[in-house]
Amino acid sequence: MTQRHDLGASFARLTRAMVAAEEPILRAHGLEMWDYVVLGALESGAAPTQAELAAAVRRDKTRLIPILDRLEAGLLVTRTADPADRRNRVVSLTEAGRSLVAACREGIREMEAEFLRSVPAERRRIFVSVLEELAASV
Amino acid sequence: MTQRHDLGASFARLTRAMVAAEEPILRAHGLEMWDYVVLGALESGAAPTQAELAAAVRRDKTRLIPILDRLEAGLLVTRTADPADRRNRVVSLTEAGRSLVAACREGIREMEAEFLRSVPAERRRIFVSVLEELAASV
DNA sequence: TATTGTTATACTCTATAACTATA
DNA sequence: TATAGTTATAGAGTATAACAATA
Repeated sequence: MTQRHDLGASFARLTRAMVAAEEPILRAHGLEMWDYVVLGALESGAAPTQAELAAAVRRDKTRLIPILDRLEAGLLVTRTADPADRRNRVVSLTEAGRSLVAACREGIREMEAEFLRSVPAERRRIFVSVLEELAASV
Repeated sequence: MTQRHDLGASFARLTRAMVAAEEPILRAHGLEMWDYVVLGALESGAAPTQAELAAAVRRDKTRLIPILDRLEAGLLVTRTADPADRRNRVVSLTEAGRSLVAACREGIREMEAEFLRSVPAERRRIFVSVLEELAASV
């Protein structure tokens, strides 16, 4: 661990590369990056409120609104008033939204497999595993 | 490699965490993030032109200028006209700049060691090694 | 005329503050 | 009065275009 770059520099570089590689895949499915992030956050279950959804994707709630407008117009999500408290809007994936995000993820997984291809299997396995661990810890 | 997050999402998350962790260290030394990036790029040798330095840190040349102004005012770098072509401005680290960037890196290395502490040594070694490999490939 | 560095302008992204509707 | 969502405004960050000096 003597002569290497800062972790932050390496992570930043790889983030840019992955974003650039994901963009054409998402665009082919008619999605922007944040659309995909939001759809992905909804996969595990509906968001009880938009504020919680915004927190889950680490964005401001005001910036979520045009994204949801776009997704709703494309019939990928629904916004329904919570009967218990009509101020809340429950955001859910539609079937179309669910299958679209799955298709995007599949394309991205293929791109990632190609990207990692030069790394021997065991090292790759460890790398991905530690990456998940660390990302979950922050 | 079945049930995991996209690489891009994990890298982005870790980038944010590292930037947040580096900022107080740099601030303690009176530097902003981009100051540190530029000083680091100059460590391996003077930049023959500002345009090349801008390309090395992957920023626009116009955005480099206020950074260099600040660093020059702080006596951390010098800008001298290239005698061979007086349009070029050669940017070099001063001794003060060199020792300051070294001090920052030391602080960042300590932070990183703490951050990686929970990962067993062999896995950590492989992770950092693959990370360097991949970052160098993009 | 072309190029380096600089300055000025426009554009995008993000955050903050007002507005509405429900409670 | 307080809160969820929305809209409007302001600020920061970034990119593009014009400018001055040198080749």
